[in-house]
Amino acid sequence: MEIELNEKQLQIMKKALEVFAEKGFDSASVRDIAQRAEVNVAMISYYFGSKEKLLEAIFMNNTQFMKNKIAAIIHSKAHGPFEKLDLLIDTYVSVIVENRDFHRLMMREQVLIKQGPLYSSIRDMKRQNRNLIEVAVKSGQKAGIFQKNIDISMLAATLFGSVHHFFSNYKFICEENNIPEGDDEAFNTKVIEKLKSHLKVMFKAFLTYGISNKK
Amino acid sequence: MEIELNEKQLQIMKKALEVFAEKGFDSASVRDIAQRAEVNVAMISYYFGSKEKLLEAIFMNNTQFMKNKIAAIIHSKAHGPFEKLDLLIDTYVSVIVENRDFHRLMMREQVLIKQGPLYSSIRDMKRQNRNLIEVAVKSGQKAGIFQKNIDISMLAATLFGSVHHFFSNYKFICEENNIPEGDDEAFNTKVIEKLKSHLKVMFKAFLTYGISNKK
DNA sequence: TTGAATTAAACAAACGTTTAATTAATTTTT
DNA sequence: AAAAATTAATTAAACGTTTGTTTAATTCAA
Repeated sequence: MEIELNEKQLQIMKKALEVFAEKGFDSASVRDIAQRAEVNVAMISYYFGSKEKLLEAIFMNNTQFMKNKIAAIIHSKAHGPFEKLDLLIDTYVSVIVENRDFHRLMMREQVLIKQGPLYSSIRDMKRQNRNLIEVAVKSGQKAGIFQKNIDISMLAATLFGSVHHFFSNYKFICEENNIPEGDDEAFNTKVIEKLKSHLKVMFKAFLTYGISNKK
Repeated sequence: MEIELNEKQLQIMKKALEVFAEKGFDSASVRDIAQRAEVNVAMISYYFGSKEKLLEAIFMNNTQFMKNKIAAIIHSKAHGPFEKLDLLIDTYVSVIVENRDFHRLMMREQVLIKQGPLYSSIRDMKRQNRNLIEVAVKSGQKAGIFQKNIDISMLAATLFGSVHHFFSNYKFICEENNIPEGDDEAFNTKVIEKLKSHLKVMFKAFLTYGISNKK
């Protein structure tokens, strides 16, 4: 299933991702992509077959990349349930931040993707993420420090939904926090870091709700 | 600012919203919309000026509707902070459920809307929602039952993000919960109701975190 | 010399919008 | 109240672009 990609193909995919994230798949024209990637329009059909298949290639590439990143957490030897949870939140948020363009594209287009390899790929990634949460929660429940009645789906919705919210509302949040748009560093330190600690605290509060606090 | 709309215009807007939500603004063609609304294509330009302005009309109509719904909460006489919070969550979720198509459309297109009346309209709605949370939280803090250090932006992200997650992942969630797609009743009772109570419990756990529990 | 890479041009299809003609409804005038 | 005049609603067709893709010729590399 591994497909080798030459430099030109990667260049097209990189620029295409930018344009797709910026304008959305449908509004992004192949001529625009070709121009930014500094290749002839015909090269897109030549290498990928079609605009649609170019999108598929980008999806396959990035979902695989993100899956690998997340999978690394599973095999890391985080000690207690709290550490597991913190690591999960930190990693997940960071992965999204590092792949902001792709994340935006995926979130935008996933509603319209109802079948095919793209759907399967996204679904697998979601399952993996969900399982990761489950592992962390169950380890805490076994240790007797997390409460028993936890709906993993709901917890996942809160985690992924909260993170996604900050990117789909990027401009609005920049306005509210007096951050100049495009200043990624300020956004990361002022917003993303706050988000991480918020999620950690909230999850702890929720998961230990009703359990005798031994702080 | 109130614009009177005749029956034909409302018919076009209704069907257009369906198509926009289904295919996205760019992929939805005016011919498709016209066909579903059973009018001639030219009627769209005739009544609204352009496809873009049709979108604007739909946005203005629905944001106003949703704003009014939410505003009603402010003036309701919910008693304690917990009741305020519960009412807020119930109402917000219900409003989204009842305007599913528009919510989907707005979430999808808002990333690309960076200025103009649409942006202002969406921003105002978000501000209003945010303020509503703030009122509920502050009333709890004054009563001494909520902890002091609460970041309203983060709480808003969690509420709106979680809710939105269930609609942008509609198909995935139906699969996981063995709900046939399109069975709105099953989705509402099995998923939406669970979401509501999950949010209520989680918010309570988080907001009272560290406060002596007098349950 | 063979095959891959690259190009400009052409392609048909679909797009949003406009036009000009016709029908329906409303208002004004007789 | 009937007729005439005016405005609004509706239509099919055409408009000019833009779209993704293909073709056929050419350049480049092995």
